[in-house]
Amino acid sequence: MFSNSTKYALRTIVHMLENADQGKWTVVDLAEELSISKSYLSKVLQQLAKAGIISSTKGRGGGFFLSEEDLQRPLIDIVECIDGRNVFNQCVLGLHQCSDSNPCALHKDFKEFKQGLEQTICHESVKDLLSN
Amino acid sequence: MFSNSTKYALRTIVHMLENADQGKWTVVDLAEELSISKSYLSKVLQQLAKAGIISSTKGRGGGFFLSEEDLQRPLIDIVECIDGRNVFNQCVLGLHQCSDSNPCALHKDFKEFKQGLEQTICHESVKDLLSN
DNA sequence: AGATAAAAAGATATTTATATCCTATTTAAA
DNA sequence: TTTAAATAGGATATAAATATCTTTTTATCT
Repeated sequence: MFSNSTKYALRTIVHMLENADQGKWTVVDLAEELSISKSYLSKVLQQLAKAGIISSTKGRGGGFFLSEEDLQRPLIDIVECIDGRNVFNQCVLGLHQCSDSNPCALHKDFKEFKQGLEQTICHESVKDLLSN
Repeated sequence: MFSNSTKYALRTIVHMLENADQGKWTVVDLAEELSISKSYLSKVLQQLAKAGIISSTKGRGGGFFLSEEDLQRPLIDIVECIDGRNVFNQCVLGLHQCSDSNPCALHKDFKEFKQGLEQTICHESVKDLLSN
């Protein structure tokens, strides 16, 4: 469903949220706590930071963190930032022309699920994850 | 969601079903009709034939076809044959330990969708696709 | 029997996704 | 003002998925 990078992104953000008291993390810490390669996670976090989905400060004493604004973001932003928006809109059979008016054989079966998932991801914010 | 190979498999079977009057196809014909690389499709069809999901006869005049039995098969068999069964059971965040008793932050949100999809794919047979 | 047409199978190539390495830049603390 | 700790970014390496090529086996037709 999601790429590795997106999974890492989500897991990292969940981790930060669940340990919010820590306030700020270095990539080294996060990589260790989450058992993800430091270099690779670094790339993912850069991408998120660049897109304004998580926050960071450079230099000594710096690190990554979630601002109050970051917590409000819907989960779709994280997914979209890395995998692009249309993970949820693609035809199950990989057909380009597949649509409501020109459906593939499985279109009907999958449509409601895809929409449901998209809805969930769009409506739920990072902060909401805590209550789950 | 599904790998390319599985998508090709599904598309090919749908195609055969929708043109059932043709009865039998060579890989060359199928590849052309579906705009898929002949060599690659050949591998996919071999895999399906080996698993008994589609039928084939070798030699001159041979080809691939769907037997009456093949038509009864649930779609999950096709998916399982190529991508393995647990496409539907994997944790969205890629966590191994994720389960009902030890859920990840997104487990609840995704569970019903995954189950729903699996149900659909398990209950619907190849033949059923025609009525869609 | 020999030629031909087809699937089957094995080996290899290409592309994309994933991961790592190395250097530059920024910034706070010493 | 120097130094160390951190993110940022470019370049490269590895692995996995996707695709292609070549040979072998099998069946049918002439």
